[in-house]
Amino acid sequence: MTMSTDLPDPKGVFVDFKRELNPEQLRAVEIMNGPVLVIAGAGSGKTRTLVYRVARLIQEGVKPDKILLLTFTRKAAATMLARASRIVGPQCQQVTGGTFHGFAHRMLRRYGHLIGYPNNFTILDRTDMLDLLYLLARQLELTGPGKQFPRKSTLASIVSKTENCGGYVSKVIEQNYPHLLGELPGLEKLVPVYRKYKKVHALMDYDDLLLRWRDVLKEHAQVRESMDSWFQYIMVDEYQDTNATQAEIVHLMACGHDNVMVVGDDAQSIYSFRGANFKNIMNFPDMFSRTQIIKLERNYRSTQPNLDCTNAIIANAKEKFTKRLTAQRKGGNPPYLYTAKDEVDQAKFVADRIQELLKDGFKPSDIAVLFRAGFHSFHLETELGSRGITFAKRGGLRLIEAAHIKDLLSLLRLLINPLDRLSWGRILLLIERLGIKSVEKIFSQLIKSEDPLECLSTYKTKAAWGETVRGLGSLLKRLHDMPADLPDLLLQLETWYRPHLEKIHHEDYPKRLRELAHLRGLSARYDDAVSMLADLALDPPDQEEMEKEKERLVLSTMHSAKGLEWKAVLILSLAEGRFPSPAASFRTKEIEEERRLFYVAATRAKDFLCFCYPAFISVSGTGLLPARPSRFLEEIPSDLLQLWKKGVDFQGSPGSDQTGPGIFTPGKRVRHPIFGPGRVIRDIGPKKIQVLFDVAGEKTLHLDYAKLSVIES
DNA sequence: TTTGCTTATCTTTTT
DNA sequence: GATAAGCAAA
Repeated sequence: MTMSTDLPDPKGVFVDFKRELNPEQLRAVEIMNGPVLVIAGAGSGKTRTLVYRVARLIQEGVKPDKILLLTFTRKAAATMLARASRIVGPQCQQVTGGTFHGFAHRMLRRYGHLIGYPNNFTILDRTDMLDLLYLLARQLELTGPGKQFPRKSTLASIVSKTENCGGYVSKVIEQNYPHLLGELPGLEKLVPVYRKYKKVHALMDYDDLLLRWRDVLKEHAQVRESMDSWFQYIMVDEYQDTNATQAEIVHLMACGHDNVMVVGDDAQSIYSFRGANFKNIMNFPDMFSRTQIIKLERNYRSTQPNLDCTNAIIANAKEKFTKRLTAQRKGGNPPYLYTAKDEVDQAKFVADRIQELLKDGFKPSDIAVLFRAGFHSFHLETELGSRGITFAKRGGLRLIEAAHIKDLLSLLRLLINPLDRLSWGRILLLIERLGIKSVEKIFSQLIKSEDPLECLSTYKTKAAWGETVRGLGSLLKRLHDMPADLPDLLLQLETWYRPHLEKIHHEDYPKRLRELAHLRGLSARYDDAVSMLADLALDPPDQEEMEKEKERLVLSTMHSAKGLEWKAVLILSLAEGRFPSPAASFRTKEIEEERRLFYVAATRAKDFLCFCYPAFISVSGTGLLPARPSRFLEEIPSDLLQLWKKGVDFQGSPGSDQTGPGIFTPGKRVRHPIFGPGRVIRDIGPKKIQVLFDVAGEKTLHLDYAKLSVIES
């Protein structure tokens, strides 16, 4: 299977493309010129098609460095190129592959000077953006006593939407945040100030990377020309999750040859909150005339019953999608539905299933548990921990956003740019009895100085913190003048930071120290601090070591599960109030996206698929509340699901076989052998009641025939 | 000017 | 359950 590294010529390697691919995939792989749109359903061999396309191009003699492969994560590109290498040879590794943002960053380091950016600009990650916006809002006195100003994250969304939609704050507010119309004047002041601040201080947020790269391409014909002779073949994966700017970039980069292939699934568009527009994929043929459209509609991943169920989920979507999948695999069982008492019971159930699957010969890496939001897995994490099952968690909190990591990186940033207002704020506020006013004072001194670090090391003040501040100044000055290698540099910064860490996080500082050490280990891979900071912002490393993660059970948000597959998938907390996310509950557009998200999650499963629904969820403040099953679960016809049958312990459980008149009063939770759990709505006539079942809906039951039992709660 | 205490207000998803 | 704003006191 593995090719030796000294293959003379890729043309010499025999690959039977016809055998490896179905006719549609083969067509996509064989088209050598012009624009191609591949509409690929879930599990239709999309990745395989791209891998073979790369292999084919190289076999045809296209130079690997003339190929650009843009994917959603850097990992995805690396995996694809590794697979292509195994088919036609190691030269595939020279293909340029990565994310849009990463690629734009590289290009801007090279061409950014054309639009007035130095090549060592700093990337603002999400938290940096929030902090900066807040700082500027404060300086403009938009916030303060008695003033209601949008929360940080709302602020960031407004600014981001404004920049991505033509620059009109008023339009964004009217359309998306009508309740903030009162703040419009302030916001209209803030946006240009933010824009200017970034330019003056050489900062770029995530939107800027794409927008500014677009500007360079648009305004500088010579860059465009060097691009299209540089990359003769461009491929974009997950095209349904790109935004208008990305589409424009693709168009500009390919305008000399139109050899563009985009691949995506309109039913799996789940990133509109980030500005992605799934209409992009439909508009592709308008952007490139002569587009050839190929649909991949055979599903190789899932068994027929799983596919029937996922087809039913997406069939209810308001937008009509472009294709209908048919299964290539036979056999299998319908997905299971388990109704748990509450989230603790749900965690126990999932842990039981995992242990059972492992006993049946599944590897830990064959199994994944998916959920809507990071904190939904809380109970499960404790349960797995107590049973000694290790797992890798994807999504949710990021290492890079943790306070202690940000603190240390801020120190590093100050070495690169001693006038970084945000980093000074972060660091100086750590010092005892030094507050926001003093930071302003110090910073105004630094900005006037020729050598800010020197200035800080001789800073004059009567305050008690003077010595600490001067010490910091001379440490940074020394490190600045005598550059060490990165791990050593970080160690010295850490030595200064450590007392503050221990004081602020006295509860869990050992854990945080370990993470700092981990960061130091990571830093050995980089040549300089600038590229390390950029890389950490664009491609945040997982908390676990990569090697071990490959063999582990995965807990993941539904978003982070995109593009992956497992033999067994369990989906947690499919209850109203959890899924769809309550934040999305009122807008139909967002509900439709939640539905697509459910579709994405359910289509990750190859063989075993199980939905879990807790009858009670805990809500902040109020405590335990009864919850209805998710509306998306209710939409699935009941014959496409099977209820999970509890074993012996269910039949023997006390109280479950109580029957008789009078006990089925309205409001009681009951269980029916076929319809599962439900709630009695009303009594109608002698021995007849109406029950609203969680899954099957409303039914009228005759108590003489129906084998109902009361569920104890 | 800084800090500590109280209270209210949400809690998505991510390059 | 964290985070931020408001207020009083050191």
